[in-house]
Amino acid sequence: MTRPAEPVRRGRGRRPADEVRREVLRAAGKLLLDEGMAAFTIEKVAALSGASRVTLHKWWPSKGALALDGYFSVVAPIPAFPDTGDIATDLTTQLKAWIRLMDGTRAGRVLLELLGQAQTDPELMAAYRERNSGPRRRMAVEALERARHRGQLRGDVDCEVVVDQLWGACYHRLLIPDLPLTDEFAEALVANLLAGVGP
Amino acid sequence: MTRPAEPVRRGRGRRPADEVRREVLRAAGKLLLDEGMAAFTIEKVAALSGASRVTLHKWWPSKGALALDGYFSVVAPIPAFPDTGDIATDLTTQLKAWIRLMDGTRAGRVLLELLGQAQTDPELMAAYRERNSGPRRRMAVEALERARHRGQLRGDVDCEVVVDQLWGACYHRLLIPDLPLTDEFAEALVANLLAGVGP
Amino acid sequence: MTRPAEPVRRGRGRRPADEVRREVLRAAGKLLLDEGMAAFTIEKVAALSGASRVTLHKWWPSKGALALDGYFSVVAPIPAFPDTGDIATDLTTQLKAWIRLMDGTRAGRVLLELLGQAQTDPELMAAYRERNSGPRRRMAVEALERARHRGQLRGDVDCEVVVDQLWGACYHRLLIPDLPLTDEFAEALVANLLAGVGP
Amino acid sequence: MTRPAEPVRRGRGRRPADEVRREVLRAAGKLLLDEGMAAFTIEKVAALSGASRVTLHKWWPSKGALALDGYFSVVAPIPAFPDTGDIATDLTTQLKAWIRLMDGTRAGRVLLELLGQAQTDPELMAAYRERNSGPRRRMAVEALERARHRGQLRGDVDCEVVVDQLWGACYHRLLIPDLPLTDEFAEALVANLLAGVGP
DNA sequence: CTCTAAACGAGACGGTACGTCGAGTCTTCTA
DNA sequence: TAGAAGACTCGACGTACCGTCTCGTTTAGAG
Repeated sequence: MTRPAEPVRRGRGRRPADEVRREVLRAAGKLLLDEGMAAFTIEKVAALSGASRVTLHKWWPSKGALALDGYFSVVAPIPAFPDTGDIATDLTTQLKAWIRLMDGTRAGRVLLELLGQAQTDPELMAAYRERNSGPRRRMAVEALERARHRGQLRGDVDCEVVVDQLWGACYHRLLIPDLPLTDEFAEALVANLLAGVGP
Repeated sequence: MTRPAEPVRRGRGRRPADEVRREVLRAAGKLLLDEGMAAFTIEKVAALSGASRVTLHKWWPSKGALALDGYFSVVAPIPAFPDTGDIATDLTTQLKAWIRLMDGTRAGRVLLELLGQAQTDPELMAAYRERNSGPRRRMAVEALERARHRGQLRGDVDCEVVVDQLWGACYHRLLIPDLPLTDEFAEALVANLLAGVGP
Repeated sequence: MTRPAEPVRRGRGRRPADEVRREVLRAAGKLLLDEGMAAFTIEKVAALSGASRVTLHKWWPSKGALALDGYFSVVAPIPAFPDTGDIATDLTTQLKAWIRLMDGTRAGRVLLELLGQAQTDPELMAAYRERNSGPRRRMAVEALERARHRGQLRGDVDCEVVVDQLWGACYHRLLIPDLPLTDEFAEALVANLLAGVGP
Repeated sequence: MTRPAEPVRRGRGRRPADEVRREVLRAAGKLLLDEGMAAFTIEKVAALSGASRVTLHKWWPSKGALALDGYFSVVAPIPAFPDTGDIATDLTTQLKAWIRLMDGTRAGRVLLELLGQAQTDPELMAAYRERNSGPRRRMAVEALERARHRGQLRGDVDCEVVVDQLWGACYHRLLIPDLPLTDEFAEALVANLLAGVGP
């Protein structure tokens, strides 16, 4: 049994740079998942990791950058998009998995908090897009375009828009929790969009 | 010509409560629109409005609450939903207007920053939902249900989901600016959803 | 029996300004006398006094200013010059007393360290002159001028120069301890100067 | 035309020890005269000289030691005491020259700052005495003793005390600039002491 | 019309965090 | 193998903002 947040103390001289980096990222990720972005502090990361504040400032330009790096050092990478040949199934599967991640785990909540901070922190926004939203969007768009070539979508459809109408809808319910985010919601999203809601 | 951010100085004694409130809200709103949420500080609002920090803490429980109150004291109220009888037209009109507000004005940017802060501030989130997203969603849902009763939407459609697939898609592009937010985007959203993107 | 360096903890709100000032000065003086100017730190004074660093920065513009204020809050004020009617006696008495203070006590050592710091800190120098060297010089000069009027010194003597040749000589041995500072030294200073060292 | 404080960059490997020493001292002296002791930093000396901080720490035990070494590598050595046969003339000449050095040049100011630092740095004090005050005092004492043997001073005079009453008086006015340091002051010092100030 | 209670401002204070600087230490690499 | 490069910890500094507290003042409302 290890004590959870024991502040590390250590001698002065140099340590291997990436050993330090690794410990800092672990500490940052842990702090983020344990206490959320509101309580995430450079000072606490330093204390937890045994690194000095100066070192953190050296390697990470801002609090947001450190948080995001810490996040991705602790959380599993983005899973590949399934491809069963049926776009409706694949979209529903992927949406449900994503919902489970975002709505059901600490990591999901934290990711939304990071996105929130990114609204007032351009560097964090850039990093968020590059490391999270970008790849996800790309994978979804590619799957949709494959489906279009297979004739499962109309030829004139803008797949980027479709992504916004699926994942954006989920983001909506995550960021503004007026309504719950369920599997049925995911299914309705896909159904609405493929068949249309018109008469 | 008045100097823009002149710090107010005033005598000591008691002043009418709502005069104080009014001036504080004006100052808060102005500061918010001028410098954004990142630079929004209780201290600055106090200095700008001539009120004391204690008074602000008394009337507003948190920075977020004050910011949101200030925001709505300065920004125009939510406009009513048009009703021409054609739901496609009405949705497109309303979406375009909203896009113009959110993507084209300082106020829109600030609202997104507030939503961002709300991810780590439950009170702010509650206020945001009550004063902004809630009414908007309600109005859109009502318009959609009217359309459904008119037979312009299928009878089994969940209008709440449709709202997510329209406004949520826009929020998506606002909060994660991977792609631009254009009038064509609004039109595509409505078209996709009404006619479906399937073959 | 009071524990010596117990760090004080206290609630948040305001305390009477001069209560804080008093405690800070006591702590500063104590720290100065206990550990000397080299170990004198704003941080330590804050911890020792229970005040916050911010408060110290508010009231004292620099470390030197705080140190000097702390010094004089702990050390006895400058004693008056004796006046027996015989200038030789009075000078010797006063010099010996001063030597005893400067060379025999912690306070004297500290005062020299302050003067040392003042060589690279103009504000500290100004304060030192105003609160220590100035009054001492003035009192000595006045005693000498009284003696001149009594005919105990030649009429054309510049008393300021005489002060430098007495106290300055002592400062010399204090600041550059090549040779010891004894009562005989004080007597020799007065004798040399009154009778001359020429043949 | 060379820029004055250009930081040197150089490859990694070893360089001859005394080449390093020489460059370090030059850089230290230059920095000291250019910016004074308050801005004198091991870090800056390293950057300026192209040596590593470790090397500096290896050769010089403290900042003060480095500063003093740097000082004497740049400033002219102590001039010999004149000996015209007339002690009054020689003393006055020497005092005036010293005053000109100490009060009129950057080097003099820096020397006083070093003496100031020496009040809280015993190693620096030891070095200062050995390399500056000691030789000066010795030369002056020897000149005075020659004069005493020539009969120009009374036989029972302690020449060390006389030195304190001349140079110490000047130090007094240098270290505590209450009054200016002029040629007339130097003349008065000698006159007072040789003829006495008594009636 | 007076008196009092409530609210306000001014200002100060402790606390947390930030970003920076310089010192001293340690390791790795190079000439 | 001595020196350089570079990274790291540590202690301290000065600043910003927060939330709290006291004090003196002013006004609204009760008597």
